[in-house]
Amino acid sequence: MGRAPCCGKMGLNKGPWTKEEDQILISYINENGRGNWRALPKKAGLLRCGKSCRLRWTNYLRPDIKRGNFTQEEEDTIIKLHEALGNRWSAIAATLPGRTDNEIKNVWHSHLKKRLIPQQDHDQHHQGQAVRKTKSEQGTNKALSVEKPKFHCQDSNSSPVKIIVSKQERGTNNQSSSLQYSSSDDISSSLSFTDATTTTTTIPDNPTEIYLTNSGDGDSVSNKHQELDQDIWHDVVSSQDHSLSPVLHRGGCGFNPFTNDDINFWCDLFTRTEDISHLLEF
DNA sequence: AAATGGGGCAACCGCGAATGT
DNA sequence: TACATTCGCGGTTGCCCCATT
Repeated sequence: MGRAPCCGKMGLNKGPWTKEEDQILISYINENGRGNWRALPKKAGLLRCGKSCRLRWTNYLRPDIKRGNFTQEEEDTIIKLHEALGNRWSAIAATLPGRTDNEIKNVWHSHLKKRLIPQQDHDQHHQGQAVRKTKSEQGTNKALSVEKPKFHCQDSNSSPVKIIVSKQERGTNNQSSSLQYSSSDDISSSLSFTDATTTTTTIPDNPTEIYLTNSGDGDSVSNKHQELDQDIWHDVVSSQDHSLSPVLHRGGCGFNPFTNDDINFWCDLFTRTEDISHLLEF
């Protein structure tokens, strides 16, 4: 649907924030919480649009913002996650407490990307990989956002993958759920569980793909293959380490879509015992 | 000392998703 | 179910600072 026309309104301040404006915003949020961003500037007495307030708060004024240069560890994490997730800055930021997506994006473009260029040139020379196209070359910027990593199982002898599923208190949604996995293109096994369950399972047969889905009303399970055919699954996360590397598909289906809370919930509780758990902390 | 160019970063813009009615 | 509203993300812009000429 349409955009909120907040920023186009006349008479609102734009550009850099003054100390006075910062103080008003901080005081208001400290006293009243964040609430409705659109209504916030009016209530707080700021001549800013809600969007500008939200950005200022999340990127600069939040008390838990970490200042200063990025550590080597943080930079390494960004590089690693960017390789796995692409330009999903918010997902990367979620793994670095105190760092914002905007900050990470800036660091990437100003420092880290350059550092990788020699290595990428080297790789492309040896592997014949296509050079990533620029935005103008792609036509629209959405071409990047629908790009999904494809999994190719390169190690057919990898050991079984241990999955721990522990379901916790989750607010108002009481649907049961299922974990399904395949060793080929077909769904071969599944594990169903309901609220308040903790389950540990070892998935045999070198799985290539894992699906996590709501199954409360049956729709998502009965229509699983159709959904896969229609490619409506989103947010594919792949491990960089191909020696233990099914693709994890998370997300909902057309009949029974996951909400943001659902996705966050699943990502919190769904972890592999080894390397890729750090990829799922968002 | 002045001009200039580039880097870094805060902020804006446009869009789609999520949520509300 | 349809539409309106709000939120959050990612791409982009533009200003400021600093090094270089």
